[in-house]
Amino acid sequence: MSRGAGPLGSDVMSTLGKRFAALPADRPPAEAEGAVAAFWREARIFEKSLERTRGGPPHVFYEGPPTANGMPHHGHVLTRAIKDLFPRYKTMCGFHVDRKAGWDTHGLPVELEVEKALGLEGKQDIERFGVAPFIDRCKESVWKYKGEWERLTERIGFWIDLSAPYITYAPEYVQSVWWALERLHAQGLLYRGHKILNWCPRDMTGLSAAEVGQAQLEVTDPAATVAFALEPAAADPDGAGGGDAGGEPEHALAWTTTPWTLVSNVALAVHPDLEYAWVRHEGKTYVLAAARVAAVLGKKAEVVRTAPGRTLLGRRYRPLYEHHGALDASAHVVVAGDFVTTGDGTGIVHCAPAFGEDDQRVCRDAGLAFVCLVGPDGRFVPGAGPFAGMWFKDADKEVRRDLRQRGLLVRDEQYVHNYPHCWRCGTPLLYYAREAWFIRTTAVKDRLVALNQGIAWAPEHIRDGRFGDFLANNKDWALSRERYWGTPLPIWECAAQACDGRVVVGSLAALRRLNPAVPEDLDPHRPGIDAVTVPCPKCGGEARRVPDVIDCWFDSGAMPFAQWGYPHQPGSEALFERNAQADFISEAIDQTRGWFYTLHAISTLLFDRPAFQRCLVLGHVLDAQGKKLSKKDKNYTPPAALIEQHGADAVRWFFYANMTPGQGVRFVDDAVRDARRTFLLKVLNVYKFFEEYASSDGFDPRPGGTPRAAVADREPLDRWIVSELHRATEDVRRALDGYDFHAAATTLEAFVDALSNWYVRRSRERGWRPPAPEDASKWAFWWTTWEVLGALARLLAPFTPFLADDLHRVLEREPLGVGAPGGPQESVHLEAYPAPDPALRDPALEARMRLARRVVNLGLQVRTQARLNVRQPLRQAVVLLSSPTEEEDVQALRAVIEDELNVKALVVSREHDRYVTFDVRVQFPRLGPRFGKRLGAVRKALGGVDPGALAAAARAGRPVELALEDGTAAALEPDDLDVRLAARDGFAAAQEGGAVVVLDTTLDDGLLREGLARELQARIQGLRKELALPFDARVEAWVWAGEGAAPAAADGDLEAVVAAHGEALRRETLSDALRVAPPPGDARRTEASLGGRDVVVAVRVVG
RNA sequence: GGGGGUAUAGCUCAGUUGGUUAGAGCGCGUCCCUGAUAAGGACGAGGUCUCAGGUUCGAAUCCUGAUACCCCCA
Repeated sequence: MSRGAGPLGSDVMSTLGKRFAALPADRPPAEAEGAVAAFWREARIFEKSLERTRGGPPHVFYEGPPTANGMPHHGHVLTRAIKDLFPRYKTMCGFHVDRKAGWDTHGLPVELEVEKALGLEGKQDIERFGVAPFIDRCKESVWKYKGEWERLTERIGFWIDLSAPYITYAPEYVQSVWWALERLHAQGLLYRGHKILNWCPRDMTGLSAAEVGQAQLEVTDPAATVAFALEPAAADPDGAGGGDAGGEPEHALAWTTTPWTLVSNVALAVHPDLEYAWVRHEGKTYVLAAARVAAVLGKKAEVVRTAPGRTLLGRRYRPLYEHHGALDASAHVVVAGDFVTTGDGTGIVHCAPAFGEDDQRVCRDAGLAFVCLVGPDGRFVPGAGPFAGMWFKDADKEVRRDLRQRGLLVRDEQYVHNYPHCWRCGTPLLYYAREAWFIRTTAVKDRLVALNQGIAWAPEHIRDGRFGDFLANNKDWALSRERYWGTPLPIWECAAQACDGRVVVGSLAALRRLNPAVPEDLDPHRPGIDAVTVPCPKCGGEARRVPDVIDCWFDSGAMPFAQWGYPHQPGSEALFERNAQADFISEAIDQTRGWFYTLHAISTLLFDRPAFQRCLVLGHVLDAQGKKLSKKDKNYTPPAALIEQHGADAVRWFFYANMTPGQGVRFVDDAVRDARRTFLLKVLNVYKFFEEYASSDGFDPRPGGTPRAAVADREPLDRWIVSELHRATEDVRRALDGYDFHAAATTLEAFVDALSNWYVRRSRERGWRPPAPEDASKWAFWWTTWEVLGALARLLAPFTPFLADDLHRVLEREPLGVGAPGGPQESVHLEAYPAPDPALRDPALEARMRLARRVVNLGLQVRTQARLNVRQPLRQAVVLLSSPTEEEDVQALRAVIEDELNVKALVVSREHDRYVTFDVRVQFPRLGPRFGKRLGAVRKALGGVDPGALAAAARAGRPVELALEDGTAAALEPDDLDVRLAARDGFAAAQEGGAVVVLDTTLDDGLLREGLARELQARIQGLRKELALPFDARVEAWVWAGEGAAPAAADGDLEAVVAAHGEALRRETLSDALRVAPPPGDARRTEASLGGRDVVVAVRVVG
């Protein structure tokens, strides 16, 4: 058993020139990973992985550009971990995966950041400061955290080409975007309309959704219910439809919390399918949703009749105010609005197209006039009669007073709700219509929907859920922004009032053709571009650029072609053609309406094909309480610190093993530590065992080194782990091919557990014994371990690239050297991903080992229940099984089970009647489809038969004939039955399904002595360890249970124990002497209660 | 208000396409330090799979409704 080298290590271990280098588990991960990163950098491994696959089939990956003017957080680490995994995997599978980095650089957040830094507040301040220097500051600000991003990218091992990234503000990129806009214009898809913005009338600027979200204040506003006098229905001139006989008009009731907008009213909206009621109330006839009558007018209101909303459509009404003058289209008519509900209000919604998105859409769709009596400064325009010059909020009061006097204010209440305010100045915002440029995406809505069906989404529900719904409700893309830092809208319009001449340019070259004075190196941004004029194509006058910039989301959605500067840059056609459609993209779920949409929309508009075929949508990373990570709340450890502490591999593995697509994960720092502990350290420890003992045995994997037996000629345990390896390989590949990283990680965890806690543990004895050339079992063990670890390194390479490459280095690169034909590559990332070999699979052996492990677990369960320490040997374990196959399986592995359970003999018993009772059920998956409704009868018939007889028949392989109550018969094969065993009372037994393990717990003197001997041995070894003795130190030992009467039990009889097992004890503990006597005072001692007596064990070094 | 998602052990989460004894990690309890690993190992306790209906021979899984929470949009 022992190699005679002592308990604390091998004497050969200290030998210099070990073949396998150490990978100490306690080395700081940051240090180990840093060394690997340095190797990648110096040896240009990433570049080589691209060169190596140059001729391979392309696998196209698009990098969604991050913005580098904010610090990266865990969410970015997650996406980068995922975005690295699949390209690495595909590369190892022979695909060529170009990975071009990108930076998103334009947009309002950048401007706000710069405003803050410069102490500016709003657009007037920017104009005063100067647009040109402001833009310069924006350009700088964009790169504020670029270093952090690059460091993080490299640190977590995200392989992407940072040396030639696409940058959305680069002139080539901007011109690609211009090209796209010019194409859209040529297709007639670019138009000017009104967009409702959140508008701050004090700062005279629109606010982004994010800004609006920052200041939702609870305020009390008036809630007015207003009566609109309906004209008699045209098709119903007699008023038979409920019109008042006395000529008193019907009044439609509308409800609003913004009475000031009533002055600009254009329409009333009803839901066509809702039921509306005509109600007599205080001498008048009101119309409102039937469901709201009681709430608005009280229970006494008298309903005259009801009709669906569609009967109201087209009814005209008298405007409350006519300050708008002559209109260019009709107005003051009832229209259909699908947004109308009966949750509050009257079910009739007053629409002022200048002040609400629904209002604006409904009026535009109905072809109604556009009325806006409030200026961008929040004051009523001069023509607004008594309200002219009035601050919009002040008009709430005046309008109500006026309507009350006119008898049109039916109810006037206070309403508490959240209303957006300007986060800068606190002014209540207006929803306010501004002129804006749109892309008519609704023209291709059907194509957007149809092409989306071909995209493989993970999770699937995104396709028809969040994303599909968004497409189905597609609205035209409001493209322009009245801002400074963005891709300038390349539209020039004639300055002459009467002329509608317009030109859209697709490049600077095109611009120069129109105006040769434009310098070749003109930066295409504001303000330089604003100064450029071109001749009007219609009248030849001066055309000036529309001063807006565009939505920066258009920039990122244009990246499939703009990243190459397509079509202007030389060679960009070929590059774009090769990368025209991404095989794979992945970002977090907030991109459904962001990047995912803009990619899809632009690709559909320009090329009528999807931009990506597969999209992996990730959930958000949340803190321990499920809250969003927020810089302000400091509710997360900065990623860099966490990676420094636990290593990038651990962080990556945490995500792969704990995240499922589309779901948020609660991120707790300790979970990263656990990921390292439960997975990475297990791998490292398996290697450590190999490294120490295989090195000292002189194992040599080089050709001509240690002789290598074919796997088929190795022992079952070896063949088993190889079979498990190939099963895992197959499962991992299948999972990764389906982009299911979580399933792949779970498979690998199970495999590493099998390797560490069964294969290596069961094989340790082979590793410990002294090397001998003829010891085939030992060498098969080292070969198997070496092969399996090498394959594991390759399997892990895409997941934990640092650890994997270190393993590859110490297992293969250093021992074998690089360059030999068939030899290892210099990095695991240049190797091919392992392929499963069916010839090395042995499913029967896998099943057999599973059963053996189950039997062992059952045996350990019995020991725990019976309070029988594993160190105490037992005479026998009896196993009862439900099938002959299982009996054979257990017989084949009985030695393993005996050893694990520390029993002298394992008996496969057929005395079922003695030990067990049976519970026989049907195998539902087999019989369900066969019998369907009759299954109940089958079960009933089965219940009438003696379970013991059924089990016996099943064991013997005999079919069972059952007479069913409906008169038919059923024949059940053994496989149709689910035979379960339960131990009879009175045995120390455990059971699970078809297996029962019974332990013989009777102990005789011999067993007790042997158990005590092992206890003593453990105590002596413990003392050696306490004394920190060198591994080869010789000792003498004492055991003593005091003077006095002879011990009552055999296990207390130390003399007898030493007589029987003393030699083995001395050998195992390197003791020159083992005495049953009181120990001397200078010996290290410990006391233990063994066999019912207090025993002193002591050790002293010899010499 | 509309849409989407989620609900499984004390906590964080899996659950293989509907198969009858629901899993893992953490935490908890008991035990185990003799040679890779105590930042470990073994065993155990812990569940009305949110609730109520329905479909089915059979439901954590499919359908309907309710409740709670989260996200997006308004």
